[in-house]
Amino acid sequence: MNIQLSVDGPLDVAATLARYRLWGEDPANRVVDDTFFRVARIDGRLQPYAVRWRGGVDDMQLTVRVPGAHSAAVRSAVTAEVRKVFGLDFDLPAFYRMAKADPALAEIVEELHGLRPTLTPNALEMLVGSITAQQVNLTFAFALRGRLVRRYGTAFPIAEDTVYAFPDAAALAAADVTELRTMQFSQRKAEYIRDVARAVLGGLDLEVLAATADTSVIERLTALRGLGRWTADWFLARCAGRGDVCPAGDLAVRKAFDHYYGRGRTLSEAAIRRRAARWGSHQNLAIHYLLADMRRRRAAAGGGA
DNA sequence: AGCCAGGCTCTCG
DNA sequence: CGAGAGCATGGC
Repeated sequence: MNIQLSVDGPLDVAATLARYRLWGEDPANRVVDDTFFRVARIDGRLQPYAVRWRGGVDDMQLTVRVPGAHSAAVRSAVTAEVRKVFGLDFDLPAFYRMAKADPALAEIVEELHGLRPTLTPNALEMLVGSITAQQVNLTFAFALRGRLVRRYGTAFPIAEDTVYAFPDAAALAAADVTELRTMQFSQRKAEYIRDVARAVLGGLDLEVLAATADTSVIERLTALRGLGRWTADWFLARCAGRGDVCPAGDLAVRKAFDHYYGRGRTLSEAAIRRRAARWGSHQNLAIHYLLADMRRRRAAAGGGA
């Protein structure tokens, strides 16, 4: 089965998908040459798919190949995944109109035209990824997560390569903390991951939770051991796709606000939230652009990751 | 060698 | 409550 998707507004595929390789390999989200590979989990069944693209940034067409599938249910599930992965539901034209009035963003959106945030279609995958990324540098976090995916996920061969279905809650709930430690997870992180998976097995429906009010999501997630406000904010931003979210506690976000809006001073978390609130429903996008531009500037300056 | 990395929990005033 | 220590490990 093939699915054609046209994009509403600009899309720079290379810039958007760069997140999947900036800090290392993501075995669950493979970008090989001009194709993106992933495995959807639909009613417990695993369905691999491949996405290719053609056209310019302002006229992009996506083609999704779903081998062996015919049903309308699979079509709609895979379509929903691809829309998240490529950030197709963000209103870039509206964001750009607003950004023109912002001293820092006005220039940034010119440079990064077509960049979209990638949303994680799988809520458990998002939370586990956040836990691995707590406090440590992202290169190490990617290595950790990659080991976990290869160990507990399900492998699917693709052209000269492999894509993994992210492990389900049962696999992670049964994971041996000792084994996770040999992959260099800390004792705490190993427990957090196992316990979140157990909570899901115990009836916590993360997909349902992701559709509830922000305050409810934050309250429910931070009630779980190992998940704090930072994790809840990024879950809202990069999984639920909320526009009006600001992960103000994030180290990179704080640096970005200090750089673009601090005038030589360090902004408090509350000050960052107030500043971001001016962007209303475009906060998620604005922050995504600030972070991407910080990386771009650092790369241009000749620095490392 | 030592400090930092896109935090979180726990304890103690 | 708000501040501060402890956590574990790789990279520079």
